[in-house]
Amino acid sequence: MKYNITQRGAEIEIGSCFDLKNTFDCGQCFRWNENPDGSYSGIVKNRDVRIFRDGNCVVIENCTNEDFDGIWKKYFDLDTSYDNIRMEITQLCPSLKCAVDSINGIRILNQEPWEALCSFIISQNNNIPRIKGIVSRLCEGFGDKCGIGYTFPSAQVIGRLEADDLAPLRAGFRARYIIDAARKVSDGSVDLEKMYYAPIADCRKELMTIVGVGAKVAECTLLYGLHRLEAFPVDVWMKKALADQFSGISVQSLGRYAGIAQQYIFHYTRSKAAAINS
DNA sequence: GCCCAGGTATAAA
DNA sequence: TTTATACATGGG
Repeated sequence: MKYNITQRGAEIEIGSCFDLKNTFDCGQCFRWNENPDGSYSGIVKNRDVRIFRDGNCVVIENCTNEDFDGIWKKYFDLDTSYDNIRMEITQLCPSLKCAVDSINGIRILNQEPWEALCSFIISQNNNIPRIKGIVSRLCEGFGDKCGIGYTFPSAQVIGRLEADDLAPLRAGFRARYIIDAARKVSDGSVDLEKMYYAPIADCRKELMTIVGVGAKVAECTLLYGLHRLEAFPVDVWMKKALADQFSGISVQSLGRYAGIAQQYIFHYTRSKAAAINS
């Protein structure tokens, strides 16, 4: 991956391997918003940035060399070739080619573990616009000022609150889930840091000790918050119609990219469904 | 108004 | 172990 740090920021020569819309609006994150000009604004850690496409490049505005190495390279997983992953998945399961081709340029973001966990607790039985609203109110209410927005509040800060304190979020029944997660994370009974390397099954089990965290939220946390690309929502996969036309594919045959493969499949089946409805 | 949202806890079969 | 239902809220 080639890049230059210029006056306007980090210019990454990444071609078709990074599609902003498919990456930011696919449901893996809830803190990036599209601007009228097609650029996206978001807050990661305590950095408030704008990012846009310019020809063959993706530009991270006002990005220094230090931030590029320290934050963005990891966040956007720039050392990983998603073209190679797509090829590998296609080789493992040729029948997935249509799914892999259906949404190009999607990258799995390396979000912060607690933010991902909290976001996906909020996401249950919910829709994306509303999830974004609740997350946004959570940050405004309990995060720190950061540029034009707010940082994501820590588990320690949220853990000291009661469910009633979250009433302004209008998160409904999820409020007490958020509090339980925050307390378990901040007192160490759920150790997110360890989940970068611990066996997936163990991580999954530990996450599911949190009230309101089931198989789906656990897998999403692992995939999007800890970058465990092999994490795969087995229960959901088996039960839902998602598997209909790919029912012959075993999780094992997808190898260490099972989680990403499932992304492609999800978007493929969803776009098919949308086509039928229209 | 009505249906539903990349779910999960809970109770009952 | 599997299946049905409630859950808070608001977008479409």
